[in-house]
Amino acid sequence: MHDIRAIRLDPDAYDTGWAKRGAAPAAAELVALDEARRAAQTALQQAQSRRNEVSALIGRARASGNVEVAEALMADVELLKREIAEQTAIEAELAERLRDRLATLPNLPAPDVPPGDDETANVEVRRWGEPYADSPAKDHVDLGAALGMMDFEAAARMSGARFVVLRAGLARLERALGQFMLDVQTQEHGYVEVSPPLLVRDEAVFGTGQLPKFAEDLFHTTDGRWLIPTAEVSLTNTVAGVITDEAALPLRLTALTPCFRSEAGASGRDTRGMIRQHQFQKVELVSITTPEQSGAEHERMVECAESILKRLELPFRTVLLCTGDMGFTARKTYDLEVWLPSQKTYREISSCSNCGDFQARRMDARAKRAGEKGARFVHTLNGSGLAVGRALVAVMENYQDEGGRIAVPQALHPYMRGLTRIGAEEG
RNA sequence: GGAGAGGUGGCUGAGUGGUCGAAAGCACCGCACUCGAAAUGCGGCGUACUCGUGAGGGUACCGUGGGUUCGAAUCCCACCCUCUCCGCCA
Repeated sequence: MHDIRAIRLDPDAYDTGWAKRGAAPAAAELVALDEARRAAQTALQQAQSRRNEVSALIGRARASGNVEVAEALMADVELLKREIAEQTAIEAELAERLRDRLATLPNLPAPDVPPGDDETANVEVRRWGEPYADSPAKDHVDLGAALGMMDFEAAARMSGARFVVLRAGLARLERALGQFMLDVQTQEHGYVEVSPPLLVRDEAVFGTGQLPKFAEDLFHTTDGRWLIPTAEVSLTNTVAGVITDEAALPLRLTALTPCFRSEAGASGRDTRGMIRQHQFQKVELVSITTPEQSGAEHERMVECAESILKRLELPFRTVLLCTGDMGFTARKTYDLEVWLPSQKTYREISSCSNCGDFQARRMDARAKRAGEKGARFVHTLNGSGLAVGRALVAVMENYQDEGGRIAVPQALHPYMRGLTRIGAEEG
């Protein structure tokens, strides 16, 4: 959500920013709406002011027993009442239109985001690890089926497409990955572990920007709540409506949760395997910072995510998304892409975004220095640290041997109760 | 799920139709007293929007949204949340 006063001050900057993301100019329309709204508000307030004056007079006339004067004044107010009703309606209508319009406009890209229309214009900023050129490259679906531990058919029977049943070693490996990631982020990177709600209200999902535009990507419950598509929603909303003490910032929060996505727009894409599921586990990282801190925090967050891939010894590259490839709420985004031997390509496994004050404005999350006046909107950042489902795919494919068994990465050994190779002789 | 109580400023807490943006206390800031501090005294001290070059003015906000009324923190309705008791339950 953007500040209408900032748009009023420099409409061109906003139109230029939106253009970079392929969005149509909107500033002129917004400014006109706002002008009309303010005019209506002023008219309304003047009418209210007059009504308040007359009402006070009525009170005084009554008190002094002057009934006739009071009656006459009450008649006068009738006209004002009508005017107030009219102006209230006009003002409310304009305010709602302005709000609705503002709510659907994407964040502006940061100045250092490369221009471009789609992922082909993204910029690789670094690469880590070397893909083995001649290693076996069965994909995780074949590997999992051969192991008897990954069952898409059973999942389809009970839940439909885009679900999976994991068993035995793979189920344990998934759990190990989640625990490992959470431990690293909490014990080494200072994130506070959070166990948040998975079902949230409209306002929460509006706050992080999935509503109103992307409702069809979410699951909606019969009692009107939403299943979180990412713990970003729950974690970021912990500061919704709150004024935090600036001294407490940055706030670093993490959670391992299931995520639920309807994948409405993705029919036909990644239909095979675990890459794109309706339900998956993810360790999410969220930082709440001052405006001054967010840039450095963003870089730090990317490194926190990268460290997981390094510890798992999975080859990856870090990509700076171009203006056209960023999500709705982001002003700058890095993606981490992990090497998948079966596809001979890098696939997204983490996305780290600095949202500036875009989400904070939507959810009214502010901070101020103790004892000082004036609260400012905080900056919010979120990133995957990492997507567990995709990490499982990456481990399986990168750690497979000719026999279709999966070596357990060294970093996960403490979490596997002695199991170092999946598909050997364990059960 | 049933029954009841309640949601007021940073906190505690008064206020049941008019001059209440809201008493009082605490906290905080300034001034006075003091060598300094404490105590004491005096004054100040919410947020948002809006009008105005400015000084300053106006409007709204007492959980949220509606309604009644010339006028609502106060009356009515719905919803949200908290607490207590009962029931159910991992």
